[in-house]
Amino acid sequence: MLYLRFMARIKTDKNISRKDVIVTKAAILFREKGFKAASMRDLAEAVGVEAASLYNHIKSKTELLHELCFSVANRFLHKIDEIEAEPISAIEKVEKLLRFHINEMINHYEEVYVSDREWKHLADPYLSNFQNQRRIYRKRFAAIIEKGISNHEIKKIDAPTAVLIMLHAISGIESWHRSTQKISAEELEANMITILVGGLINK
Amino acid sequence: MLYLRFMARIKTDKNISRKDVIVTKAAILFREKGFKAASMRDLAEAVGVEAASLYNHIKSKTELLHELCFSVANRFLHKIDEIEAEPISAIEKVEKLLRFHINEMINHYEEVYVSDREWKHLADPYLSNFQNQRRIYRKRFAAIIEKGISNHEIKKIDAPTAVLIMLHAISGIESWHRSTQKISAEELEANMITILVGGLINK
DNA sequence: TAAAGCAACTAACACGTGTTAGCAAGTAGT
DNA sequence: ACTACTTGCTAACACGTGTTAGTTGCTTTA
Repeated sequence: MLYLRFMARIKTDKNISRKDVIVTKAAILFREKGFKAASMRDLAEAVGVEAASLYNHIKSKTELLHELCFSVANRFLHKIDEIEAEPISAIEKVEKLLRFHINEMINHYEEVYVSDREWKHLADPYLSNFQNQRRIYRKRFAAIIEKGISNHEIKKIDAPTAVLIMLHAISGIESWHRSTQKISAEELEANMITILVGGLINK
Repeated sequence: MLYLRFMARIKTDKNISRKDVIVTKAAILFREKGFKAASMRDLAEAVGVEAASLYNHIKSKTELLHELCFSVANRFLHKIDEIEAEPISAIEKVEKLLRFHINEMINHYEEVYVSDREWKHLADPYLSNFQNQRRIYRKRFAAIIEKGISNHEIKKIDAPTAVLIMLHAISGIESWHRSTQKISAEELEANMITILVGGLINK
């Protein structure tokens, strides 16, 4: 039998597996449409392949979500490990952590956004696992702020509330990404630090 | 023919139409699961009725989303109309607006949350309409802040960035709602105002 | 009590979904 | 050139979706 049809292939450089290509495209799609609304056929089209072909590289749609959520979560956990160990003031730790969050949100927009908004669609045991990590992370962040309060570096406020404000404020970078007339990334970072750290400092 | 089956009815008090009951339950469901993931059969169960019966009261699933999104948007637009007209300082205007946002998020959690997160699933022309209203609202908010900057009431910052931080920070009240050991609503409001307004004020 | 209208029901349709089976076509090693 | 492996394809399934048609039951009005 003679076939002359053209068979697409997912392009890859060295060190980038075809699976990575798929995961990356998935992040873009999940951000645009939301996890539920993005179909495997949409994803296949973005990758340049038929839907069924994706399953040579991944196990399921939710696996894509796991990968995205946990890779992001791990980056933040490693960073807070690092920062906690540094011999600097509480307010400096907060600032460092904020700058990391801001830069992650600027440079790895799609993944971070998806991890933040779409984790609800994870299935157990991944779901509980993710929620746990999240809870723990926030507690550690709050502990840094508490320390700053008892040092009188930081205003007397409810630390968990402060954490919640910081984290959500940063997720607002989403709007910056979409806006037509953006200020530069550096200016954005500087402005956010000014307002957020300025709101914490005790005079 | 003799039928003895029980036919459920949606309970209503005076002034609350059956449609209102449906819309309210829809808000809860859309928040929990997301618009796409929440099915009409889920909604029917929450209301205590079969899925098809809902269509005696509503036109479509998306109509529910329209109603939610625009009722919330209108409340905010009316409020900013009101505040703009008041003869008070810029920083007082910002504080009033923030307090309104915070209270809306506390007291009408489900609707506000859905309007904030799920508007992407609106269909044109509602979609463009909503986006426009949102854009305009933010510009008006930013204009108040700009005024405060030129008055030297507020730090020299990028006003649109400040707006973005404020609005997203407030959406963090979502986490407060879900947390097990909540501080009181009054404390929450006070803390948020302290941090956010504190971050704006010029010394 | 009869008539009219509202609000529920059952049944079903058309469609889009994630995923699998089985096979063809490329690629790499000998 | 032969073989083994990877990666693509087509076809199809089972299921869940929003929604409509047609009918029965309940409530209100005359």
